[in-house]
Amino acid sequence: MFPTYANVSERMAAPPALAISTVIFALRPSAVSGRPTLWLPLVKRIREPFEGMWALPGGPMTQAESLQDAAARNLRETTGLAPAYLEQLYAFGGLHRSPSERVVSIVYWALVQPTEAAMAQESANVKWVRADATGPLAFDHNEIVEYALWRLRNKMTYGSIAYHFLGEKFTLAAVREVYEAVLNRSVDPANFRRQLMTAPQIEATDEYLQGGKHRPPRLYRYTGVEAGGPPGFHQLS
Amino acid sequence: MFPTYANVSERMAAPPALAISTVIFALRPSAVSGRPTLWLPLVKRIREPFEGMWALPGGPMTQAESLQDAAARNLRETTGLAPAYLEQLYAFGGLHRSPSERVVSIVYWALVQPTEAAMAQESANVKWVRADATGPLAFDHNEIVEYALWRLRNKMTYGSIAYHFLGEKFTLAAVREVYEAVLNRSVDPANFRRQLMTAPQIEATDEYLQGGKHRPPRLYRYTGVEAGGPPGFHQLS
DNA sequence: TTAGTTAGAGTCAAATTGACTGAAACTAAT
DNA sequence: ATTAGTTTCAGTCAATTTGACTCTAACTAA
Repeated sequence: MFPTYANVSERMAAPPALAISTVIFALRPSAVSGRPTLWLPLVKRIREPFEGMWALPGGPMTQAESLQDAAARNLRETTGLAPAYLEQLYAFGGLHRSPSERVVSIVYWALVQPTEAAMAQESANVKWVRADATGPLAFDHNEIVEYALWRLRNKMTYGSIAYHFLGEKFTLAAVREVYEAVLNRSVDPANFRRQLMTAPQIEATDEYLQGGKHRPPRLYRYTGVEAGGPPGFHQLS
Repeated sequence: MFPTYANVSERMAAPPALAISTVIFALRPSAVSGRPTLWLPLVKRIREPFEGMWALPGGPMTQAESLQDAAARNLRETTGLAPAYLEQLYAFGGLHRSPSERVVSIVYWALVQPTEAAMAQESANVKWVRADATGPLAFDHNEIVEYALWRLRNKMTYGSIAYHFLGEKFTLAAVREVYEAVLNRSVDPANFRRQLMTAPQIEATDEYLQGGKHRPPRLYRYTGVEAGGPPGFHQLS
């Protein structure tokens, strides 16, 4: 029933290799409009298959850590990021994802805050691209990004992940910009404000964001905790 | 970056074993009230670890099939079921899920229709239990069932999976009973009807369910298709 | 001082929701 | 044949929520 392999002969000839990858989302100001848009970092493959192509950060599973830990560690090693939000996306196990060997990839998705996102510097092997225009990627990574985007939008309309894009204190306009960037449509500021204010998890601080060009907006704080989710899933940071 | 193992020495000493399990939900009339409640089938473990305990149906991954196919095949082999709905739930990869070896389990969840559910006969090695009272299970399967229940309830309030519990044609009262069983609270029949009628994916047939004790209800049909979801995810049946 | 822009409060009609009523259709018991 | 009981299904009504919009306060830059 369950694989308890009393002896080696019972095991299948060549078990699928296990890998971990991550789709990392961050908001960055658009080059054209200046408004924040969704971006993600890619790394360049340095060996076959798909050598020279861009791909999601990832690597093989190692023995001594949970899936979540493996994702977090690999992320730190490949991009230097320690995201505030890291959740399992999906296990991809199609037969021909990799041309050579059978690989099952457990893919996580992460949200990082703007201050952190700045830490993943561009280099010859790391570049940031707009989430809706990644260009052709290695393996089935285009499909994976597509699905991650769909999940992000889904969870945004429903839940409360928007705040993981932001720092501890934020303006209501910043939250609205997250919504607008992810859902890709404009939101009425007054109505959006009204909705947030009725949500009990938004707490007003007595601080205001100074240094802007216009009336200084009040800063707020998110006090809610993610409900439900898989066992062993804990918020980092 | 990605596991392409040019030579064996590069591979880690003992890669985690890969397994597939499934949480199968079906509605069955409660022994006490007669109203439908959520049940799921368990299989008895016939070897260590946890020999003699009840567990979710599952087995090791074999080489030549996708994860989805592996789940469907294993389900057919262990319980005889071919569910109308089969979706990936989560990949569980804690370090100590199995006492002997490191096992990563990719768990699917399924909804089966009452006619099909009757096919999975109880036997010495298969029993059906109420989803909210499974008793102690092998491995971390209690946590898995818990999480599957959470996901089912979540998706029910939002999406349109309720119909996968039912046959092609159904009464509105049957849909309501699905909601009541899964969400575990009563729903106002008139208001529920009104909501369903405004949904464009519900199509009225000109047939009525005869043989009941009271006014015969009209039969309806679900014409919607699941939107979004991971790539390579297709409805069976 | 004035023009321009954002923050934030408030208005109003339309749409949705929750609680409820009542007639119609059927069965089973009298 | 009549009646009681139960379910389907249409409809009412007040409360709440939503979308579109206005208006004033607060600030900066010209």
